[in-house]
Order: sequence, then structure tokens, then C-alpha cells
Amino acid sequence: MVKFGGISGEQLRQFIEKIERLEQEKRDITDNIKDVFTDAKGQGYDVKIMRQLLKLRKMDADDRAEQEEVLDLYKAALGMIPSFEAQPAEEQEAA
Amino acid sequence: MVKFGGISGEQLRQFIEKIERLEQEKRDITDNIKDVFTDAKGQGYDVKIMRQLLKLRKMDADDRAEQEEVLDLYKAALGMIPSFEAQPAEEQEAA
Amino acid sequence: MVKFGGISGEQLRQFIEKIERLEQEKRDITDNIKDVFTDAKGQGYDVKIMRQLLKLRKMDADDRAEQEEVLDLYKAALGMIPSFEAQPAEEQEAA
Amino acid sequence: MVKFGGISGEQLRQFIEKIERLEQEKRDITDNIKDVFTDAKGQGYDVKIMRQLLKLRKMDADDRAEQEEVLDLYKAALGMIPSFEAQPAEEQEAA
DNA sequence: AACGTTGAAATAGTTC
DNA sequence: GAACTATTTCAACGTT
Repeated sequence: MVKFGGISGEQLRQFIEKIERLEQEKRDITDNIKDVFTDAKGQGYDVKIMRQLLKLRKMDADDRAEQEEVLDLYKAALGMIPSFEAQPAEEQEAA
Repeated sequence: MVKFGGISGEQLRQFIEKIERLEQEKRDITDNIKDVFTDAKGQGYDVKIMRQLLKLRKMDADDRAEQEEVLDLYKAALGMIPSFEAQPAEEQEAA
Repeated sequence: MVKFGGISGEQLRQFIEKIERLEQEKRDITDNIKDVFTDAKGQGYDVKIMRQLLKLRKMDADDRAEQEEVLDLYKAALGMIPSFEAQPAEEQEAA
Repeated sequence: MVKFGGISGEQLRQFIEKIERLEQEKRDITDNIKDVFTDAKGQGYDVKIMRQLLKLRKMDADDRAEQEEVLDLYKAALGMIPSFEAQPAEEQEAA
């Protein structure tokens, strides 16, 4: 049921504005993060590697196992398919 | 179930190569676009302004329908709630 | 203290941990937003419509300045070229 | 008679519209690619792995060497920093 | 040619 | 589990 008029409109407005405030905070934090990366870069650190570090740290043991599983699957998929040599530009004759 | 070897590998290879072909086409088109810009520049046109023209026209063409849709919903949902103005930063004239 | 890199490793660690803290804050805020939606839903409001409201208000707030800027440029660049309409789907009033 | 009118406006319009046509073609191809992925998925293939295959095939030998170099660097960065254990949530046993 | 900026593509997460 | 949205990542572009 959608509420119209009176106190309900006021309530909705408060919800909306609260969310907008929170989203603004989120944006601020995103900017802060960007600043930290910029600082680190200025100190000679490689941002790309930093991102990899963060990603790795974010993974707990379970996720990491899964990740390796995916990697294995990928290797399996690649290695076991005879017609796949991972050379994008070359054709080989069918056996 | 992942398929290995035999006809399945062939099928996968065909999917992959099809995608590679399509991506190549995409790259070709990108190059064509670049060429058009180069031509236009050679004719004395300002590429930067051309890009903004394209952006504007895209907004006009793509977003207008969606925007109006959103607007309709907005009006329906909100138009009757007196305490809600929907223009966060601006005042409109009283009806 | 440490044999590799000394202060550098420490410094990197501080950058990383700072980012992790900020990302945690972001996640917290995301959760807060979710909670607000949940509350609003509990009060009978339609979350989907609320999202569209937010979207519209964002467009109003953020894009208006940029849009006008683009528009000015567009007018400048194009206004004098009679054969160029720039409103692909609509007619404008005759001058 | 203004100097910006006439044939110049026409020419600009042609450039713009040509680009718009090319961009549309690009979008069509993107859609085609999506369709191929959907087909492949329907045949039981894992889209994520397919993307990895494509990425790998895209890399020629040089790029792959560079990639491994990056990986090594990452390992170096990670392994040589004693304060980095890459287990964010766990305590490490004292040495 | 590195740099930051911006726009597109991919991934992850959420809802129905 | 399928679609939609949000977030993150990647690549192109102009700039210095």
C-alpha cells in the first residue's frame, strides 16, 4: 500500500534523505581510498600489486581453495583439449 | 559438466573462434571510427566538440524514453505527497 | 626489526591496512543503507520506487550542471550551422 | 550569409552520422558476442573459463612473459614482507 | 610517454 | 536460477 500525503510523505522523505546521506559518506570513503593509493604510488609502490595484495588478503582459506580449484579446472580445460594450443593466430591441421 | 576432447573440444573451439572473430570486427570498427575523426579533423572540425555532440545526441536518443518512464513513475508515486519536492537543491514556484 | 626493506615493508603494510579499514567502513555503510530500505519496506514503502526516486534526485543534483555546460557548448558549436539539428527525434520551435 | 552554414554543416552532420552508424554496429557485435556466450553456456560450457581462454589466447608470447614477470613481482612483494602473511583473519603462530 | 580522466566491460551481489 | 543493479576493473583518450 502506497501512502499519500500527510505524515507519510514526511517519513518517506526522511528515508530518502537518510540514504542520500549514507551514499554521500560512501563516496567520501571511496575518495579517501583513492587518496591512499595515490599516496602509496607517490612513495613508489605499485598500485596494481597493492590491489592484488588486498584481493588475496580478502580471501579467506575457503575462497582460496575454490580459487585454486577454478584454476585447476582452467588448466584442465586448456590442456586436455587437443585443438587448443593457446596460440590465437595460428591454425593447425586436424589430426 | 565440462566436456573434454573429441567433438566437444571442437565445439568449444568454434565458440571461441567465433568470439575472436567478432572481437576483431569490433576492433576494426573502432579503427574506422578513429579514421572518421581524423578525416573530420583534417577538414577543420574540432574533435572534442564532435565528441560532445555525439554524447549529447546519444543522451537525447537513448535516455529520453527511460527518463520519461522514470518521470512518470515518479510523478505517480510522489506527485501527491505534499512534503516531497524531488528537486533537492531547487525551489519551484508554488502552484 | 625486519631484514627485508625495513621501513618500506612497514609503510606498505600501513597503506594496505588503512585501505582495508576504509573498505570495511564502506561495507558498514552499505549495510546501513540496506537496513534503511528494510525499514522503509516495513513501513509499507515500495523499495523499487524508492530506488527510482533516488536515481532521479541524483540526476537532478549531479548532472544538471554538467548537462548545461554541454548544452552551452553545443549551442555555441552548432547553433550557427543551419543544417544541423542536434535533436534527432524532436522538432524545436521555429525562431 | 554566414560562413559556418551551408556545405560545412552538412559535412559535419555526415561525419557525426557516420560515427553513430559505426557505433551502432559495434553495439550489434557486442550483442552477438553475448549471444555466443549464451549459446555456449546452453551447451554446458563455463563462460568464466571461456573468458580466461580468450584472454590467454589474446596474449602472445611477449605479453605472457610480462604477465609472469608481474606475477613474480607480486610473489616477491608478498613473500619478502615479513609482516605480510596474507591471512587477514587468522593469527599466525609465533616463529 | 607517463599521467590522470573518463567510458566501457566484467564481475559480484541482490531480488524475485 | 534468471534478471537486474551496483561495484570493480580494464582500456582508450587527451593532457602535460
